[in-house]
Amino acid sequence: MAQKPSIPRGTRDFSPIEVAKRNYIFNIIKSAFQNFGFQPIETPSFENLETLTGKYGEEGDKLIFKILNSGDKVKKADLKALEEGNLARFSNSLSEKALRYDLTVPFARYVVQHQNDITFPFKRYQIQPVWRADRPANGRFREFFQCDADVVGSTSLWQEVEFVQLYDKVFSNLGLKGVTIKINNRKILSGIAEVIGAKDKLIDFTVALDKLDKIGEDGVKKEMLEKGIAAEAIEKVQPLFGFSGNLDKKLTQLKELLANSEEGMTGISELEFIFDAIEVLGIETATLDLDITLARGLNYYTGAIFEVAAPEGVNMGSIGGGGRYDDLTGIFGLKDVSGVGISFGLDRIYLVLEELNLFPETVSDRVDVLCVNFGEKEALASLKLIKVLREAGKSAELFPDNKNMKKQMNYANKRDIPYVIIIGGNELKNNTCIVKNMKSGTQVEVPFDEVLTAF
RNA sequence: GUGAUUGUAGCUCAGCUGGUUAGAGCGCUGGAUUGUGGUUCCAGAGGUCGCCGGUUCGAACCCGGUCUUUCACCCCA
Repeated sequence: MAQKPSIPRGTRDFSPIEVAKRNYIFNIIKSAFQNFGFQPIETPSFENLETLTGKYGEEGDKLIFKILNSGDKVKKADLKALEEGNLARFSNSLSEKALRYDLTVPFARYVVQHQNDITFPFKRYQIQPVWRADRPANGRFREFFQCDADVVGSTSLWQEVEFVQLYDKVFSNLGLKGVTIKINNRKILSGIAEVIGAKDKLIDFTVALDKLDKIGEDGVKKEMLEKGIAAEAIEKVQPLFGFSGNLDKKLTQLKELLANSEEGMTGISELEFIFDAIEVLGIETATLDLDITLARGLNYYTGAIFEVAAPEGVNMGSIGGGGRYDDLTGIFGLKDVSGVGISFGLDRIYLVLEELNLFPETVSDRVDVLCVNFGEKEALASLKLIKVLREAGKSAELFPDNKNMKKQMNYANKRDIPYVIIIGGNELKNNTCIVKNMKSGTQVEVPFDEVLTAF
């Protein structure tokens, strides 16, 4: 009994044209990475489970795809944990491996494991799929590609500056205008929490603040209260809600608020450094913006935080993110190695380019030339011609079967092949071929060895 | 993970308060046209109505479960 085939939810097949378009994006990102001096690495699809757990917060851990133990290892199942209702421990006892959740943690593991072979600072890029056991939605998949560039082994802020340039470069090369590179700094968020006396509530505080544009000022205040942040403390951050104006104005306001926080002031000066440098260096198509509510990845970011928003009017979550993390390799035993990096969300960038119709027409899965097949002698002559065309850099193919011409023309038409070459008995006799332009419908007969002049 | 939502031909969708044989457009196949596609005309194929169960004389339609789609939370690329 044939069962209806399907693929798991949140995964996709890619057709030839889709692959061509994805490769177009990959190539632009990859060449920008190389242009900026990054070197590629690759890591396994799956890691030891313990390498991944505990790195993404409690919520993140739930979204890790675990690989079920097989063979004798199933005997390790902790049935007692199941009886006791400890599902997390039970499921961990069934699994020792898991699909990678992002590229940053495997990279940290890589750095620690290969520290003696690496010359620091190490600039690496990595373009590979990652998996998340999330509920799929628009622009959210359970298997998707990340394109990461990171530097480890230097605390220099010039790198943050370069990453802003890198973002701008890639989106400019993609022809995607109007993206906003949002930047914030963990130290500023931390400083604010300190100033209002809610340092122990940093995460709750920032998560609530992050929702400002979604649930509004009142919503944020309400959530902060619910999380146990004192009303007086919330009163102190009132200036944040009226946060507006140009960059200088924002920074001035921030400086006032954070005057008594050393950490906060450090964060501000880091931001100023980046903004000043970018102002001198210039930026092509993106907009760099300070977004004080930006609070992603707080589990490990320690300095700069980046997020890239699609152009206004496009309904899509962030299409890139990143930041500075001072302690990531510390988890794997290598102290005092600072890292900073950014990521591009390939699949979401694809959806944005598609929606805005920004894929160039040259991106296609087309073959340049099709030779019609009229029989053995004609096919052999066609293949000689095809050899010449291929050597000249044109993709060409012979229709494999001697079917009637209508079928072969129809095939060329459906495949959107721009040129058809016809070599039948007459042409064979005259040592010529007919080159037909499928778009205009016109055709010319040229001598066999002058075929290239017909294009 | 919580709350909604979607599913009918390859695709986009009709299908009345539950009533006989489930329709259309596009696409597909063949022909008009055995050396010329994209236009036109003619003919044809193709459906366990997502899946499992229940109610009913009778279910695409009502009920339950499940999978899938989309949306809002949560989180994120």
